[in-house]
Amino acid sequence: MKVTKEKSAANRAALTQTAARLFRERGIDGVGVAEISKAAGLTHGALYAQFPSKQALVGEALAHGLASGHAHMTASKPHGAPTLSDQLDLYLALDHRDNLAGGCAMAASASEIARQDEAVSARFAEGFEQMVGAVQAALEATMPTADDRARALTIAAAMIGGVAMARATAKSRPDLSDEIMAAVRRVLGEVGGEGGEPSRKGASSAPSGRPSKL
Amino acid sequence: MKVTKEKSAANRAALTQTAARLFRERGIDGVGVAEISKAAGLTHGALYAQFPSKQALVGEALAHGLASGHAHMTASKPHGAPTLSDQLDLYLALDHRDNLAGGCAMAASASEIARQDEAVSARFAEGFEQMVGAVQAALEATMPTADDRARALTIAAAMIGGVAMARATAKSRPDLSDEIMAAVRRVLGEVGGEGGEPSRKGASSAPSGRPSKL
DNA sequence: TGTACATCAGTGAACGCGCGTTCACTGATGTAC
DNA sequence: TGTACATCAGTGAACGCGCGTTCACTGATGTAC
Repeated sequence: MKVTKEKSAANRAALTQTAARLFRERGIDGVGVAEISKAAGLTHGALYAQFPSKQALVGEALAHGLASGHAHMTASKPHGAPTLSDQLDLYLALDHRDNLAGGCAMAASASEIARQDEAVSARFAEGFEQMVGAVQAALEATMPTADDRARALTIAAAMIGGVAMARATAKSRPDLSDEIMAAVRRVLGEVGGEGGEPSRKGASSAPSGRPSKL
Repeated sequence: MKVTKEKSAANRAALTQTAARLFRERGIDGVGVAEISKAAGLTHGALYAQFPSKQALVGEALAHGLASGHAHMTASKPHGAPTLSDQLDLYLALDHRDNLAGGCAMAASASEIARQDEAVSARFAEGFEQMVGAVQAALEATMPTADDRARALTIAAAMIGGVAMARATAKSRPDLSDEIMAAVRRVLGEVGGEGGEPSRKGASSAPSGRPSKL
């Protein structure tokens, strides 16, 4: 039974969004096309009318997940771009760690992407560049150096790695998991120049020559 | 047909090592018990004589992979503990990025561990603590501050995240992948106090008040 | 605007295949005498 | 040390199940007249 173009587009969107959520929640290999279709209110045949293969759906779902993640991040500050502190507070929040289904697709799928095809890798790279760009913009706005790009790449990798590590340890070592979140939040803030003006509650017992390192 | 205790132990070790390699290479959900058994020169029945379930094998394989990774790291400097520079050079090497099967199990499986059971999480947490301990020891040896533990946690998360990001982007954006590896290597060295005495080719155009930030 | 019909999104049965796990059986090992 | 036998690591067939994908079919949509 044919369906309106609008309905068809809505079905496609439902498949993409449902897939994005389920992939984050249970992994790409951990969810089948039947379950995705059913959760989107369709049969698996309909999925193959919209996408040539599961792999194609993976690519679309990842792109959707990354775009919405970016939107969520930049929309946090309605007026003006978010500062690095805003970004770190949002990303390295316990809410984010505990929300696998609704969180960042890069943190949820980091190690699985290396095993997907080139198209999926390209989607991932786009999303990562977007995140790095946002971090770099924040760095340039408050504490520019010649190294902003390299620092932004490192901060982004550490944010994603931090959330992934905190999630991996959460089931057995909630204390360690919390500690990872807090440490990464604070140290990355310092790498990005945080603590210079506003609070400066830094552990200033540095026996080294330099004053507030790290 | 029964088999000597030695042979049985060797078979168990072969299963564990083969599983560790295959899990890193293709993911935990991406390899089945039949393939693991066959690659170890046994049938799947033998696997169930050694392990009660695939999940139990996952735990053992992870523990083995993490232990051997740690050994590889610390053995790099036969005399004396490796410095942070040694660790970063080894971990953030292109060889490591391109060697999924032989590399660090945490980078290879980061996002998959969150979906395994508590026993696997505990194994992972042990491995992560070991890595953090090694980084912290290096920090304390060369540039101690009150924050060594937090810095070590962040550096470890960034190392793992950096390799995972570089791998995820490698298929579509080799340039970006290389850039991530180089940036994370350099910036983490600076976070750890590198560049203070030896080379100091730092980008020193910092308009901020502090001298050599990050 | 009203009618005839081609299109094609969606259905649901079926495909071969590999999954994790169970189980009756084998036969060399290692123990008890 | 030599013999009898219980143990149990490993074999291979079989279990039900879910996987990704194909395909003949349906029937409302949307187009052509």
